[in-house]
Amino acid sequence: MKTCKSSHLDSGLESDLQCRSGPGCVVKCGSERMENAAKRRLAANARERRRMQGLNTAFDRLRKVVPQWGQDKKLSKYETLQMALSYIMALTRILAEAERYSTEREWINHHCEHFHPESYHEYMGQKMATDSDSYAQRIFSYHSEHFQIAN
DNA sequence: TAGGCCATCTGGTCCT
DNA sequence: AGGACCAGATGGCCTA
Repeated sequence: MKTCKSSHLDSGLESDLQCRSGPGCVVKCGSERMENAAKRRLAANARERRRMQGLNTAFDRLRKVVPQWGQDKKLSKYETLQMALSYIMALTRILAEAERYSTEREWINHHCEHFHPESYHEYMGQKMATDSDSYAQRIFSYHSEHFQIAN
């Protein structure tokens, strides 16, 4: 694990050593203050750790609902965000397309099964293996090696 | 071994 | 004052 760097805890605190109890307690109160500062710093570290863990949990949940195209390797955070962006845009496009179909049922039969979270892996297993006539490839344009940085 | 990715620590800033 | 959020620094792990 990481080494604990404590030099910061010593800096900037000396000017705070005087207290209302008089000069006699400079050392005592000074060390108390430093102790409190150290405690606050540790508490802040713990909060930050929890915050980042929450963020990572959110990334994991996002990974679960975003296509991985049969990649065995876990998507990085950056890749996950890019994939989510492409996925949302693809779904938006599909919804827009739906308006051009005469009946909802016809449209659903034609499209929806391919993008159901539970079915896309199976779908990709069947379709990507043959690498021909891929509906998803037409609709969904994400390729991990071809990111575009959105500005 | 270099480069990518990540976790953690830290200090600064903003908000309540 | 204290918490949330952020970005920079640092070091560990993994892979090509």
